[in-house]
Amino acid sequence: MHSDLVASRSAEQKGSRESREPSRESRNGSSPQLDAVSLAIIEQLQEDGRRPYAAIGKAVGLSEAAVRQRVQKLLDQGVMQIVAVTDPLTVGFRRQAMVGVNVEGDVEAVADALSAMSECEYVVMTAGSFDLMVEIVCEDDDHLLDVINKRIRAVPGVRSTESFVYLKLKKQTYMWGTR
Amino acid sequence: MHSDLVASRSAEQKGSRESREPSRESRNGSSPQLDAVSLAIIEQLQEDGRRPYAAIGKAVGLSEAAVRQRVQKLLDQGVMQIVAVTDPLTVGFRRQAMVGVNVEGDVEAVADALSAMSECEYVVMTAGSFDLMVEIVCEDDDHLLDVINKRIRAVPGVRSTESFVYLKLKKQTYMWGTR
DNA sequence: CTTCGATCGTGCGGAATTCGCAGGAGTAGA
DNA sequence: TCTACTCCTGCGAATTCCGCACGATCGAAG
Repeated sequence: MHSDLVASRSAEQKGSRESREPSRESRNGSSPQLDAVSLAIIEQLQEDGRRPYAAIGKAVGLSEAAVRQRVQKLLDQGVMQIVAVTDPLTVGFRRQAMVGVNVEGDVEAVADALSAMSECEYVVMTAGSFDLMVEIVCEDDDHLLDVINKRIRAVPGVRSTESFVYLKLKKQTYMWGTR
Repeated sequence: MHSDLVASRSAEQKGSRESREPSRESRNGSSPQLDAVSLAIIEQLQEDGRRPYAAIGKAVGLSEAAVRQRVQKLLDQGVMQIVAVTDPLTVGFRRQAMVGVNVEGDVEAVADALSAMSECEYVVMTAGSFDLMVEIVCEDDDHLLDVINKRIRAVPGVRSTESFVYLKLKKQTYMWGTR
């Protein structure tokens, strides 16, 4: 996973002549630290995952090589991935659903078991009337039925499920930080 | 919908002789009917969004130029986007939630209204005990509270909402087709 | 049957990008 | 001060991207 913090590297390398505010980048108190420059790089790549390193460098004030090294590290650490995303409905997967799951016992163990299923593309532990929310992608109704009723409910600890079959995907964005 | 942000990147500035705008017909509802080769290309880019066209060409049995033209078309049509995706928690957004929404009246109108909000990164119409499922990304608790109680419930047609605050993201995949 | 017109693939240079590596500068600890 | 690290920069060389011209295929119209 990406939880390795790697000894807080965010010391804000002051380049040569530019004086960027060193006091700005630590707004989040959580463990994995990203400085403002890495955030800006991610932002660029959220707009276009294939944007050249030199263009990113101009936007964030870094050389091409520096951007390339930072991107590589972000990928290696698992902080981000650069991938093609699609609307599954246009790619041949005709049934999608969000499934709310109630668990007795170890929630995380159930989450791990569900994560191991290839049809589950999104697994998150939640607070509220569900313990887990799972998004599943299937090829057709039979497949969907099989996954929900046979596979998910067969996982030890799953008490009950409630399904929300997707009718239409209205929005899908990956541009947090761009606001 | 989501296609407009990506398509605008390089479509306009090339048009050498016949700059016609096919992006208009990319309204969803019409399946662009992807063949096996385009599917294979998408699959390659789901593994690595920056993979060179030549390498993809070798994998799918096409020339570099053909791959490039197909990828450009897929982007223009909004079938796929090539972007960086992250776990928002590591990028400074500390509160995420899935919100189930019940609607009276025009569900799609409500969906459009919610899609216009930048905090809503994922909006889908569903069958089941919710009419809409909305994933929202916020910076902190105050922001989350504001979005749910003030903004979402203020949308005309929203009858009720139920929130599921994210505790931990366990899985996030973009590799349908790779199985 | 022939001819447009549109779509799709290939090949090819030139420009742009990526890649690897050798420094230099700042920082922390012994 | 010296060493060990980290991070950035600069610079060739290899690779990749990009525009463009041309050929093949297919369906519809003449």
